[in-house]
Amino acid sequence: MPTSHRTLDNTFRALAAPARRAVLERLSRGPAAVTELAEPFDMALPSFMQHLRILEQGGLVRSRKVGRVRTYEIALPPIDSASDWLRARRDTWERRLDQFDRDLTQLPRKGSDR
Amino acid sequence: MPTSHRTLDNTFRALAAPARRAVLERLSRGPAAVTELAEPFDMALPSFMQHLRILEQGGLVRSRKVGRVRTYEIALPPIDSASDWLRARRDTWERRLDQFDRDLTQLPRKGSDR
DNA sequence: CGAATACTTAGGTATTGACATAACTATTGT
DNA sequence: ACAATAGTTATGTCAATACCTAAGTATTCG
Repeated sequence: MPTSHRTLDNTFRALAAPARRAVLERLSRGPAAVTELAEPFDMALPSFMQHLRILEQGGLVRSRKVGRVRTYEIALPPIDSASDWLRARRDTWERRLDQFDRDLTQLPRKGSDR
Repeated sequence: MPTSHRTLDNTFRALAAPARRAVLERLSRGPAAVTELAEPFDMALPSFMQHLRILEQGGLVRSRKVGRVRTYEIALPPIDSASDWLRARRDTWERRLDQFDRDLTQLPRKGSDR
């Protein structure tokens, strides 16, 4: 129970920033080195590399260093678990939602929110 | 471009914590009130409610207050965008990945990592 | 009405996240 | 050998998160 969550945590967390998703989109068009990946971002290199580290911790990318160049690639498995998880919930929810709507419309509906 | 990212940020971020995913799993079995949702967690109520707020910001749940009871339900749209995004990348990546493997096996492979 | 219930708000601490600058190591080009 | 290149490590700042306790507010029950 904890291990499975730990991975999902890191994966979802890695996805929760525009810069990191942008990196993934860039990498989906092919592998690239650090400097190349960093180029579109107005950010110091060390800061940018932190994003790469988070992506790597989330298992979304892998990297190899050859000479002085580290090349990043995409990794699929965590994507699968992440979207499997979403899909699983989604299926149940869909069925439940209209039931809930029915429940609610049977209440006094005092019109109070926030 | 920013709006779409903003939503995905909040959605993915909301998913990046075991407690919050647990709440979603609980809610996928039907709507529930705050106290009921909080019960399994060893956490002060105000702390727990912060998680609910984050889930709500991520658009993953909605709530209505009737009398003194606030009932939470699940919302689907963000789930869809989140898993659509994942699926879109996944498809491209899958195609790209084996290409990358081929590229790499053609390099000197200095066996350095980390 | 007074007590219990179901949240809410306020305020505080500690950890983590997102950046930055400065300085360093390892490789490669000349 | 020396300069340039490609990352990396070490720190530091500031804001946001994740918790907590204490003290409300609004509803409902007896």
